Amino acid sequence: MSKQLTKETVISLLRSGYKVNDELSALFKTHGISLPQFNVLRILRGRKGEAANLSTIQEQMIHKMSNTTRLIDKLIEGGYVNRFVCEKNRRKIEIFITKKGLELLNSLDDKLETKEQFLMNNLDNKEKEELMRLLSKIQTSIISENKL
Amino acid sequence: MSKQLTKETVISLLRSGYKVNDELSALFKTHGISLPQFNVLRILRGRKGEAANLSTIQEQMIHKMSNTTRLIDKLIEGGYVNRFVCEKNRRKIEIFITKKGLELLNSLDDKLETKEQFLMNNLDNKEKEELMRLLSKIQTSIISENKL
DNA sequence: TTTATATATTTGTACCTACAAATATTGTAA
DNA sequence: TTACAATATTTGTAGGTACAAATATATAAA
Repeated sequence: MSKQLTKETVISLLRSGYKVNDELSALFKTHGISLPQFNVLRILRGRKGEAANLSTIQEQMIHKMSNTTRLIDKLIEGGYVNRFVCEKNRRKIEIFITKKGLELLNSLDDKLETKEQFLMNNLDNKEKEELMRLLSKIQTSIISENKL
Repeated sequence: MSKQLTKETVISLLRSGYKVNDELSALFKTHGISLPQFNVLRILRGRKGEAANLSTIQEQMIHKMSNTTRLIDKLIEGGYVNRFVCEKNRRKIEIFITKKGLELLNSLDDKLETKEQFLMNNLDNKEKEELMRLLSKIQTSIISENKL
């Protein structure tokens, strides 16, 4: 039976996930934001000027969360994004990234890349591809949207 | 260059980690405890009657956390563990799992196993081993202690 | 038009967690 | 012994997150 192997694999995955999460969180923290906040900023930058409403942002987040309103409140406080009521559908809220938000992302790009290389340092390209293939089997339903 | 591949691999790992974490958390929540609390109970069960002090527990946790005291306070409130001052070294606190704690674990064993099988359903044994091998390359320094 | 239903976001609440400072105890050097 | 450093845990505080209920707006049915 492979029960034990299954257990060990689940634990490995948890450990590695926490480790990556913690390493990235620590990096973002030095710039005053959290990983989910960074994730939202990256989603907004990816839209190149187009607005995004809350539910769209939520769908694209790496870790979907139940309280995007307050997460974005913090980004507004920091001056990284603006919020407007959508005129076509006044239930919706449109979020835009500000110049300051873009500058924050720019200042993080290199550091993030360095951290990513560090985390994946022991894997060659073939191994990365194999890892992604195996993880996608777990993540079946979710397509990697490459927003971080 | 493999920067893009590296980025995508990091994101896959985060997504999968969150997914596994959320699935297990949801299971434990139906029994009134959190994943880290379950993890502590499992560590204690593994010691078969021997006490564990806080720092030992912390070292063995899947996700090391900064506030084990209050996590264990909750377990005491629930009657799942007991706390005693260590007589040999009165700085230390000894934690024991109670009968109620053991019963809770017993009632969760099968459900956890089912959930683990579900999460790893698309991987055969060879793939699980390969996944663990790749993850261990990321986790280099950390030895899987199989406590969950 | 009125009523009901669906959609989109916000708010109240309670818990979890990180971090640093505080406390308590032990070990060690003068 | 006294003073100082090291160890182990606890506490204060502030911020993050989940969940459900509340609010606001739009759509559809009667």
